[in-house]
Amino acid sequence: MATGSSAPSAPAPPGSGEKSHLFNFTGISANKAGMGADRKLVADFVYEKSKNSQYTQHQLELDAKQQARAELVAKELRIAEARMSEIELLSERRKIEAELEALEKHRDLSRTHCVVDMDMFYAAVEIRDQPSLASKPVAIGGLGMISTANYVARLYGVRAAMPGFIAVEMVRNPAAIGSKMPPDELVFITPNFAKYTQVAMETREIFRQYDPHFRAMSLDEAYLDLTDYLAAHGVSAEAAVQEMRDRVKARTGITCSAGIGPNRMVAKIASDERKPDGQSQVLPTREAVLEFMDRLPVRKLPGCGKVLENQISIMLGVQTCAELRAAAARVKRAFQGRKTCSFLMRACLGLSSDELAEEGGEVGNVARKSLSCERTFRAESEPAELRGRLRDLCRQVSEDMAASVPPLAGRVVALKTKASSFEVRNKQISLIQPVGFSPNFGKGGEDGREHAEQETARVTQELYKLLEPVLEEQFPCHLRLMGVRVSSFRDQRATLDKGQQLISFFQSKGSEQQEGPSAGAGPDNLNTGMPKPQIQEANVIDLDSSQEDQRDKSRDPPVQSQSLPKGCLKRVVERLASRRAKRIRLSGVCCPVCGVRVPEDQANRHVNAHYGDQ
DNA sequence: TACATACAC
DNA sequence: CATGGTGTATGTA
Repeated sequence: MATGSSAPSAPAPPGSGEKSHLFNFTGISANKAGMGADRKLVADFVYEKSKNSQYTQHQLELDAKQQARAELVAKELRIAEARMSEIELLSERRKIEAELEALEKHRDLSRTHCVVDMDMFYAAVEIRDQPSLASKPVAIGGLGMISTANYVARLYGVRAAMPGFIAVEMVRNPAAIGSKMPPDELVFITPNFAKYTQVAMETREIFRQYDPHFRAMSLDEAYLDLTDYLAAHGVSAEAAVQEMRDRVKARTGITCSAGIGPNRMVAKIASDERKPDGQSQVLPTREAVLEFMDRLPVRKLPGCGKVLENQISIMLGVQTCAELRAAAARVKRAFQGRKTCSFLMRACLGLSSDELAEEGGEVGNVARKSLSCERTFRAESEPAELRGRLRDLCRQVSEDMAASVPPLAGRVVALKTKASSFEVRNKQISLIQPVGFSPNFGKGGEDGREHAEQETARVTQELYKLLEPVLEEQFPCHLRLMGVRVSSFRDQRATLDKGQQLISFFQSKGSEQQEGPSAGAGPDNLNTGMPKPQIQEANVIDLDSSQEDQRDKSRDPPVQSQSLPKGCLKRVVERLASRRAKRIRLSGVCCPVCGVRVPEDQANRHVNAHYGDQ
């Protein structure tokens, strides 16, 4: 109700113990089921333990910036509103009503979607294989970061995405966070992704029987469209999902939770209602959906993170979806022109996007748009050391590009750095011709391993040559992380429409429901370095990107730059930058058949490969 | 295009 | 001793 009241006090400076936690320290949206610890005490505890770290200092700065921005917009909003006449306000209100009405027309209640989420997945697998752990507080991860915590650990306030060294202290001193648990030692388990992947495959085998086009969002989460299955088998969604969950449990020994709803967004939110080991359905009526949405804190909307939540709170004084809907006019004014505006309007009505599952197909069928590798290490400033790490990253990226299907070649390469101060920088370079592998790499027998190794080494070297100067630019520096990324893949256009995204993924059709008991929520925020899905749709034709350069390719003058002096390369970049984009010509020749660049000495062999020259 | 942000898992 | 890694979308210049 409160209008954008003058925002809460500014972020407490580091050091003030009590009002300490800024909104990001409470990114915890609500007390989890059976958490047994007081959320505020946990936030204060975490803050207290880390307030002097570089990480926290950096976070405080970011938060202050974000907070100031939100408050500024809030103020402008108030001014604008004060200036509006009754007439204007009324007419605006009518306009909004009409817009909501229009959105309502797109509501689709004809389908039944389901989201399945494995309970504390990684921890569950480990405990299954080592039952003696069941009664102990367990965390998957390490002192740096926790991926998943079992429910015992949660009673101590331990959560996914929490730094491990702090979790250790909470378990040793439960009283500090209001937990009645006895002091104990947190058990850490190093993640075993191969094992989790194996279990995930077993669950997917089951999911597939209910929806051959289901979509796996991660190892522990899947989206299914049950519409066809239910029609074919004449069973209720509730029964089908219960059966499916029973089968998952029987097969893997691990429980899961599920949400059922008329669209993916609603199903997703519902899946959180009765975990662990429970399911919840939002019935397919407009009334049920609205009733379900209305009591939801906006933070529960997939796509609404802590920043947007805070903006909505500061600028609109809104906490729940019901309030959001009631404040539609102000939402529009606050986020006008941004995607966020339509996203929020639709979301608070329980509207989402759907189908699409067919197109994306199963599991890893969505073409990736970038590939990267980054590593955190003990802050380092020695150039030689940093160069060595950069080379390792280039090698890893090269290998991953080679292992992709089809093998990748991209026109943009980037270097990411994070200073010991946690300041992050990204520098990218656009190339005329993609760096990477020919689409035929690895095919047609022969050459085999030796050739593969050679090619991988070549790509590694090229990436390094491009990025080493970029790193050089930052010296002197004190870095704690470096990352290498390649994007703008050769055949991106062929698969562009397959891209998925979180918001668009949830925007579009209708919904509804009924339901509702809320239980506890408990995001099992898994994940630490998920294995990258290496499955990519074989992208059809090679709509190669570098049309413009095609001309100089067939005859191709072997461009020499095999090894430009650093400064030289940099200058070239700057020169080319004047016009459109910075593009650098790489060494090697361009294959007249596939357009990919290959080393001169391999040109013949490469081209022959296109003609079945095994 | 380049870069920073936000978000999800 | 001391806050991860991979990927996508979006906003702004």
